[in-house]
Amino acid sequence: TMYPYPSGDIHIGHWYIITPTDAIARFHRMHGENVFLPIGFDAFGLPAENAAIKNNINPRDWTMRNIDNMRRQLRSMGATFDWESEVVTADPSYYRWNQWFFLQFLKAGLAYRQTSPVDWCPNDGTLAREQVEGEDRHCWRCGAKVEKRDLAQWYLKVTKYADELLDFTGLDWPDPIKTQQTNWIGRSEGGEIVFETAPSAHHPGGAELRVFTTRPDTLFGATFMVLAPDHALVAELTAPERRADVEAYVERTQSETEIERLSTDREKTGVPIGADAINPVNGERIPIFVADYVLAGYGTGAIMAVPAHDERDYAFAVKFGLPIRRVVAGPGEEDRELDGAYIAHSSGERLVNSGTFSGLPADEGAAAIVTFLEAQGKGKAAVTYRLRDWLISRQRYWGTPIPVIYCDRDGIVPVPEEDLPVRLPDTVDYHGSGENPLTRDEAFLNVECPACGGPARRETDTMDTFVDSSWYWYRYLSPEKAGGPIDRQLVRRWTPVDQYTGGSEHAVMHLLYAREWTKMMRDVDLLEQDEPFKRLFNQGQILGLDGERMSKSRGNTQDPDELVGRYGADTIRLFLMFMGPWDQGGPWSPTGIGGVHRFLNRVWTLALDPHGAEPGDPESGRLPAGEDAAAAERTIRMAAHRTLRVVSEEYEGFRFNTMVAHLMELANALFRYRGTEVAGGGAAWDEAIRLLLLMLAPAAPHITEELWARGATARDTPWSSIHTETWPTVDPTAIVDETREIPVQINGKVRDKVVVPIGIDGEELERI
RNA sequence: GCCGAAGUGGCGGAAUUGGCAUACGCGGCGGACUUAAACUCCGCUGCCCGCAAGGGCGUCAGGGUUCGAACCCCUGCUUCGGCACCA
Repeated sequence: TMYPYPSGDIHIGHWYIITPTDAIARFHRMHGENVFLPIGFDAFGLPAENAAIKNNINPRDWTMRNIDNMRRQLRSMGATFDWESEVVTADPSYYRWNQWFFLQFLKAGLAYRQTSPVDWCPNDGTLAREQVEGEDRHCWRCGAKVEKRDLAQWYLKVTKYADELLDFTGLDWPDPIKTQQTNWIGRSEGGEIVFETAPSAHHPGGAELRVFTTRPDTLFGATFMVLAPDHALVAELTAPERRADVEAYVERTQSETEIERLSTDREKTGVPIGADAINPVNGERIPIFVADYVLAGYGTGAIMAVPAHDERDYAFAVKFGLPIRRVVAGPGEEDRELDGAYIAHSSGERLVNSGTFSGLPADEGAAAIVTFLEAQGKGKAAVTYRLRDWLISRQRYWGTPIPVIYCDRDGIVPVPEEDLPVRLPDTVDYHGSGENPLTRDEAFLNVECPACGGPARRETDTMDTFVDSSWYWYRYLSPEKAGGPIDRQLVRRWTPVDQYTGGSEHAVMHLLYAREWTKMMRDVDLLEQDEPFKRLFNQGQILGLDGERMSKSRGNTQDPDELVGRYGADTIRLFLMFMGPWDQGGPWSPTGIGGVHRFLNRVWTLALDPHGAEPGDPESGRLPAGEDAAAAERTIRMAAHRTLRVVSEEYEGFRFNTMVAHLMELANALFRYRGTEVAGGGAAWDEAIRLLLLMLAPAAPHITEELWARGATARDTPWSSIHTETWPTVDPTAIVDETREIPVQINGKVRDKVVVPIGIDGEELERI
């Protein structure tokens, strides 16, 4: 299961995630499998720093104290974690390998430093693209508005894996996650087309302007061109008389926050730069604009605008009075007036107004135009992705220091491997602000250049904490290993992870980074596998009563310690599994805990007091009417073995809510025979109790162990743990009935029911 | 706007290669036990008509396919999650 962030207190949501995971592990152990169920702590990150600033302590002390408390709480729930394999990412014995990996990636050209406009949160500094959320572009952590800043930052070259990441072959992952990742990677096929600038008074012309389009078939409909405000050629191409306007526009778009840009309701803005481009397919001159609806970071940062067939271009053309020329039309539509961009793709569309290409079906036309351009050296088929390289620099203290040194003479110098780890200083002085204290820690900053021995300065940025979580499951296998990050032998044997569980909120963050990191490790020859997690299950999330995510700051958390004190861990475990499908989650409500608690009490009664009678039930202690002892035993055996069959499948398929329901049904069925001659000592009864306890053991480990032990004592047999028992097998002879009730439907409505012998053929059944 | 998931009693939810709708639990009602209460146990509990037997309606809405639809198809509505001018 995904390791937790040590926020200090475990709330009921953690239990919701972890309890079924433990039940799964126990279930598989009972099948004789060698199960590894590790846990660790995602111990770097911002909350520790905020708490440290507030209380004037070291983030390490805050974090380690929290981890201690969480260890205690996790143990109280009876989860069978392998504590000897625990990983704490803030420990130098872990994060030194983040640094080591970074150096390997640097050598392999998978890590690089670049200055470019980056997403910047006023509280958290730089963010990866995945960490900017929502229409208003806020920080995933603190919710503050994210701005753009030009900064030199470290990146991992994950775009290299774009196509490979789209391939989920062999992965048993939920479709929504695969869809989200696929959309995030955003592969678009189309063409790159080279326009040239036209000669003019201020410019000789001939400069190449590349555009990317998914619709090469609409090339004849391009009536203007748009550059992103920060496109490299804007300054060069702008006519002198347009310069003031263009510069003012560019400046405005850069100073405006995204919020302000969006507040104008996406009304298109832009200005002409006083230059033209030449359409390579027909030599037509079209005017060039700058407009902020074209993004510098996608494609080539420039587009050919085809207002007849693109909504945004249409809006822009209408606003600026630019020509709109239809070049694709369905049958009989050629002359119809356009009242908006025509995009719908019906069959039978053909190119019109497209020179020699007119008359071709649209898809053939696109291919023909690309082929034509290719022959002229004016274009080619091209693929573009939305995925960006992973920006890992963070202006934070509480993270892994990036192991490079800046020297005036030698430039960027990697820290030699033998000098790792670059340790975080133990004493930290925030001066009461959120600014990275490493930037003014002279002892940390000043260092000898490893190349020339002269004075140099350390990098003060630390790594995104998602780096920590991108390989921790490999480290679980050898957390103490000193000579390298992983034990390849063990990694080969135990990974990829057979079953991973965690929330879907990590769809395009952790779950994508982990795949990318695995592929990078493979490419620097550290792994022989392509994917980290074979099977993934997304549990839902428990929300507060207010429907919001549970968090201390919202004050809507439910403390599990109190519930455990009142009902015991098993009741809470079972209740969380019984609430509903595990992938669904939902608002927390303790309503119904009593029902689960009663169920466990009934199991207790069945196991320890089978001969007792119910004063409240006049039928208590008597066999059901018309049933003799032999029939009763058959009924009991059938109930137990049928339950076993379905419960086994439900554990396997993570359908814990119905699993608990079926165990309740069995307990109810047995209760009807309590106090009768077949209860307590009868072979069928004793077997049923045994099966009930075994089936319940993975979910409610404490009470079943106790009842198992008492049973052994009562029979005067030596004690052994229920948790070392083997999962029972279904007796096929126990579950076959001699008759079966069949509903009789007339016109689909049930009109009668008949009891027929099992095994008759269809003809006989129809006759009856 | 685009992508994805989902709409079933008073509530959480069962039922999927299309075949007894509402399993299991909560809540509610009635009863047993008790001097009494709590605990526990037993029974009833979708809506409407009917004394009853029984009948009609019913899985977001409206159509369709089928002997038969919660389930498949079409149209629409609502809720939740993700994305956000991606050319």
